[in-house]
Formats: sequence, C-alpha cells, structure tokens
Amino acid sequence: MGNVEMALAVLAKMFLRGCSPNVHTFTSLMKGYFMGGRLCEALDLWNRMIQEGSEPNTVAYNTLIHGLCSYGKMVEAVSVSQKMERNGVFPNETTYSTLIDGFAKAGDLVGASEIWNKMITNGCLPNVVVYTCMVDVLCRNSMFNHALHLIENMANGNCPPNTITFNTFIKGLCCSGKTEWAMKVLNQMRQYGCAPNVTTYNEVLDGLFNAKRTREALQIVGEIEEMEIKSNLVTYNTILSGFCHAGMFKGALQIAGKLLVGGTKPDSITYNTVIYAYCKQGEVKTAIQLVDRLTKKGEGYPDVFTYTSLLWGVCNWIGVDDAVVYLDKMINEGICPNRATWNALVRGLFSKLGHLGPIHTVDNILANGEVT
DNA sequence: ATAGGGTTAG
Repeated sequence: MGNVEMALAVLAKMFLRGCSPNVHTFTSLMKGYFMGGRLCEALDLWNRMIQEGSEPNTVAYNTLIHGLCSYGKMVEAVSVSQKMERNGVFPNETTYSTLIDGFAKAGDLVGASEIWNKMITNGCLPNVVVYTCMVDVLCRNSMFNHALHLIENMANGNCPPNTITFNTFIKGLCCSGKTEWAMKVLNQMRQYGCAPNVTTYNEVLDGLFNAKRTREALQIVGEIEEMEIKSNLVTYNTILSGFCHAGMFKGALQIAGKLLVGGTKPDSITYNTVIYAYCKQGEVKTAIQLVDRLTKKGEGYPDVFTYTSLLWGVCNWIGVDDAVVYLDKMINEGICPNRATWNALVRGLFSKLGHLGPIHTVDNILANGEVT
C-alpha cells in the first residue's frame, strides 16, 4: 500500500468515526495526490473539501495552484488565483512565486511578468524565491543581462540573493553554452556573501563537459577536492557521463570505481552510464554480465536506457542477429523501445552493411518524410 | 499543511 492509499484509509476511518477532516488534513492529502501523479483525485478532494464546508485558506489555495502548475496547467492555475482573490483569500509571496515558477518552467516570460506586475499592484513585496524564479525565466529567454541586473538590484535592496539564486543563474548560462560567463559568476558569488555549494559545482561541471571543455572540467574536479566540498551522487554521475561524452571511457570506469570505494551508493543512472562506457569501448560481454547481476536485485531495472546502450554495443561489436535477440528480450520484459533505441539499431545495421549512402536513422526518416 | 537550484542514450 502506498502512502497516498494509507492516508486515504485514515481519511475513511475519520469519516466513519464522524470526524470531519479540517483544511490542514485536506491540504496535505491533496499534496500527496498531486505528487503521486493523481490529478483527478486531487481535484475531487478539493471539491469535497468545499462540500464539507471547509473554507480553503491561502495555504490550501497555494497547494492547489502548485499542483496545477506542476502539470503545466497555467490557465487553470491563474484562474484559481483569481478566484482566490474574489473569495477574499489573500495571495502571498508563495502564491506569486509558485505561479512565476510555473510560467518559468513553460519558458513563458510574458506570463511570469504579468504575475510579477500583479504582485506589485497588490502591494506584495517580492522575496528571494520570487526573485529567483524571475532570474530563471529571464535565463530561459536568454536575457542574461536582465537576470544579472535583477540580481544586482536584489543585492542593493533589502532582499539579498542567496546561493540558489546564483545556482539558477549559473545553470541558465551553462544551458546556453555560456560557460565562461558561468565561471565568472562562480568566482564572483562570494562577493555577495554566497558560498558555492555542491550543486553550484555540479552545474558548472555539467556545463563544461557539455561544452567539451574537458580540461577546465578537470580543474573544477580538483577544486571540489581542495575546497573540501563533499561530492554527492550527482557529482559522480556528472563526471562519469562527462568522461563518456569526451570519449574517455577508461577514465569513466575509474570514476565509477572511486565512487564505490568512497561508499556512495550508485543509482540506475550510474549503472546505465557504466554500461554505456563498457559498450562504447567494446567490452560488451562485461556490460551484459553487469546487467545480469543487477537484474536479480531490484525492480525497474534494466530500463530503456540500459537496453539502448546494450543494443548499440551488441550491434556494433557482436552482430545484428544477437541484437535482435536482445530487442525481443526487452519487449518481452515490457520495456518499450523509443526513438533512440531504434536509432541505435538502425545505425548499427547500416554501419555493418556499409557504403549505402547517408544513414537513414529514424530521425532522418521522420525529417525527410521517407518511408522504409 | 504551501514556494525556488543538480546527472544518463540520440
């Protein structure tokens, strides 16, 4: 029984004993439904709360708005916030930051700005979370100078930026390949009283590896050790995949060894990246053995990522016939191949046949409207 | 009882 089911059972017992849940109970339960991916149940619960005569307060509304935003339902979220005001329940900083974050995740600067303006009109002062969400949406729209100005305004005003504000800015810069600027921010954030933490370094590392700046990435790896910043699983996974991205598969496997020695518990991303590294350097048998060993332990593994690497490896180093066996195995286990899986197979197939002109990957076929 | 930051195939 999952947590949500357990909570529901408790709720049912409450009703049976004639106890009516209060707004707090409904709000927590609704949050649970939203987090469990059960939008309909969450909304049903909201309606039931109204029927029970519980008056939703600001926190209850914020929870509903956050749930709607997390499903990308921005029109509905805004409409709830308007209804909230009409019902005389005052929106607070959390209401506005939730809505601005929702628009930011959708890349909608106009939507986010409208909420900002509304907030100012209503006499609500932005806090550090609201500002940080605005930095996020500005970055997603490549308005890095605006984002920087906003951070400077914060520092000059009475709402100083914190480490998360800078991490958001650095992430935005890295996502646009502006790694030099990101490095500059990394070095300057201390002047604002914000110490970089492990997330800051993880973001910079990812940015550098993606930009093929392997040398600088390695410098950062050294800096993390010097600074006595404790690497976490994400750090290791980022370095691991970064090494693979740079074609340094041996180095990647060494990092994996270091992770295990350090006592960090690997996750499916770690395993998939290691399997990818093995397959890329032709140690497909080792990769298969590792997958077999991991399969016994938990559920949900291997997954589509594992099989895509494995199929690529078998196709390129063993043979297409064997790859088809693994494709069957995958489908029998109920794992659905995706576009990348088919691409790995099609690429492998054509590289074996050779000199047949351009490679017809699934992407090419879809782009050109060709039919096989 | 509510809000902002991190990693994997192509």
